[in-house]
Amino acid sequence: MPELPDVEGFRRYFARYAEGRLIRGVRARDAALVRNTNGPGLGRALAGRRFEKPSRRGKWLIAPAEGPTVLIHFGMTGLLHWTAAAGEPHPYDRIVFELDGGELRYRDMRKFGGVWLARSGVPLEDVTGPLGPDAMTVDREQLGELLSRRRGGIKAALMDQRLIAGIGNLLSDEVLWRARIHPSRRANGLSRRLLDSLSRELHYVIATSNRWARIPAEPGWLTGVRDKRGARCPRCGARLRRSTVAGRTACWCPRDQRKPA
DNA sequence: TTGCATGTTCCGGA
DNA sequence: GTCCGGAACATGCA
Repeated sequence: MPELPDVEGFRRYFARYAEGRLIRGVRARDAALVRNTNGPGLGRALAGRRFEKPSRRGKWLIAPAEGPTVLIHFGMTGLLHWTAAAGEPHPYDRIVFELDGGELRYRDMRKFGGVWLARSGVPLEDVTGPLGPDAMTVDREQLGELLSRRRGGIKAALMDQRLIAGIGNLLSDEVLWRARIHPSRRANGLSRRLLDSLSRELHYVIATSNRWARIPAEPGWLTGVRDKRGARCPRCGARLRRSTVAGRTACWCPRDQRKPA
């Protein structure tokens, strides 16, 4: 699930249930998902503090706690679950934040994500690695500037977190489909018109998806049909094409998204 | 049983 | 340095 809109949803969820609450302790049910310290270390760093207002950068959820900061990356299958009653955790609840009034649980079936700790004064980029500007705030001019430095494919460029943060496989395909750009076109070869379109569709898709806390699998969206057998373009009805681009399964419309020779 | 899955990282080769 | 493909990570599902 987790691309920018999903993490934006987790940010709101965190703010709703965890912001302002006192942290009593942390249970690392799977210690391996505490990535840069250990369970007890995370607990010691946080106990007695309160979670503050969370933010997001790309696919990272950033939760400061009066000095230290918790950073969560959701990998492929991560999510947050709040419970006011202390019941038996779900088998995939890997890390449990015991808060005043309930528990916030980090759940992750495939365990590609995890929780990191940035101690007071440590730059967050030490944890996240270099990240480009957040995709939600990149304007047309900045987008053109970033892409102009890339000779490789447009899909690979959009998904490179060091260039632009927050875009993954589904989001890149959805945006490129709307902008009618073939996923393996050169990033720095787009016309002004296509760049305008790409920027416009990027912001439309992100703004709309953020409200859903996911890319809507609704009529008129590529994401709604991309994984069906024999899927057709919601716009023109052509049979959609699937193939590996930039290491991921890309989906595009061969009629609307032509690749120049 | 096999292939595939919305993420990142590392490695080798062009 | 750049870019790409492939493998690895862990687990479930069609």
